[in-house]
Amino acid sequence: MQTDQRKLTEANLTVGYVAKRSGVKVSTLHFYETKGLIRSWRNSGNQRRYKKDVLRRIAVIKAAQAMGITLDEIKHTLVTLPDQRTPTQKDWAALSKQWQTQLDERIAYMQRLRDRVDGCIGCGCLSMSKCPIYNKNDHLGENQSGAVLLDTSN
Amino acid sequence: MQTDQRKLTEANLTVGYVAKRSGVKVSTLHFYETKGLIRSWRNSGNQRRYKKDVLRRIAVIKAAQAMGITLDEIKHTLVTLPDQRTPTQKDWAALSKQWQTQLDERIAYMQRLRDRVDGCIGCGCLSMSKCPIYNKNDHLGENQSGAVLLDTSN
DNA sequence: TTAAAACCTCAAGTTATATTGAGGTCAAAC
DNA sequence: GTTTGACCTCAATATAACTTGAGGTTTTAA
Repeated sequence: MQTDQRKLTEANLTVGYVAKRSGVKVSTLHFYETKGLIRSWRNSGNQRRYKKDVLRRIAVIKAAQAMGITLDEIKHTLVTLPDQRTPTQKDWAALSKQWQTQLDERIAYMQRLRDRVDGCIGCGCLSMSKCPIYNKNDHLGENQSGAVLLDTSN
Repeated sequence: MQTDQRKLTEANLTVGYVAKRSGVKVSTLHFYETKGLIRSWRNSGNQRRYKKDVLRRIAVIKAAQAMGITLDEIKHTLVTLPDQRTPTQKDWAALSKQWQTQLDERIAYMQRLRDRVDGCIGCGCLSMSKCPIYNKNDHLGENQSGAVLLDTSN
């Protein structure tokens, strides 16, 4: 029965089909594979074949990217998925939990930005050391240079 | 008096000084100049000199980048600043207004993501056509391919 | 006055995230 | 059975946003 179950649940999807269903290009699937984000096996003629769950994997990758998570980070999270069996709903939920925090931080930062940007850009306070815009604690923006006070009085 | 005022307010900042005060590298200042984001004039020895307001300009560029705005978009917004006179506080405020909307949208999208990502990734709904993750109306993520329903039932 | 520090230009390199193309093979339909 | 579409690999190109380096000039300070 385990065998029958597998026959039913693990389709042999071609790369073209996966591309069409997921909305990403074939070349992107190749690319993701070289990056270790998805997997396939080959048929007798060396063509890629995929399990059905690759579709969800791709959807998750896209969702994570939309959250601003890099492919490298996504990869690190995806490897926490079970290797031997097809991931369950619980597995996926655990994944999303890992990203939830990042997303919360990102939103909080955006809100700080929004709350301050108006006054901040408009007023004279736009300083590298004091302005909340520069005092973020997440990965958005790469200003980790020793903050310097801008004297923007003019 | 107008002349005196200008003498006082328009310093002749060197590129090294601007770099140090703004926290960006000299090469970045060169780069921004080629991109039309900042301006300078040259002294007799062909070295760049800047007006003081370049510091605020750079701070604004950095803030906008942190909001996820590209240099191209930033440039388009910056050209709305007055060309002949040094921008006033009002000018800067008008700028930030333009970005406020984008930022609001971005936050809203992030929140939709946060509200749904848990259930969405965990459950079976993660579909390209129905999932709120894919039905965003801002520039985050580039999935404008004709959305396709993913059958992720497994 | 001379040596070091700061500056100049221009080309090439870097990282992330893909996309495109060339040249060739495999599979499905008529 | 042959043609057409799908697939293969590998190298090159694309874009954004910078950075690095080489080779040469200007400014500053002792």
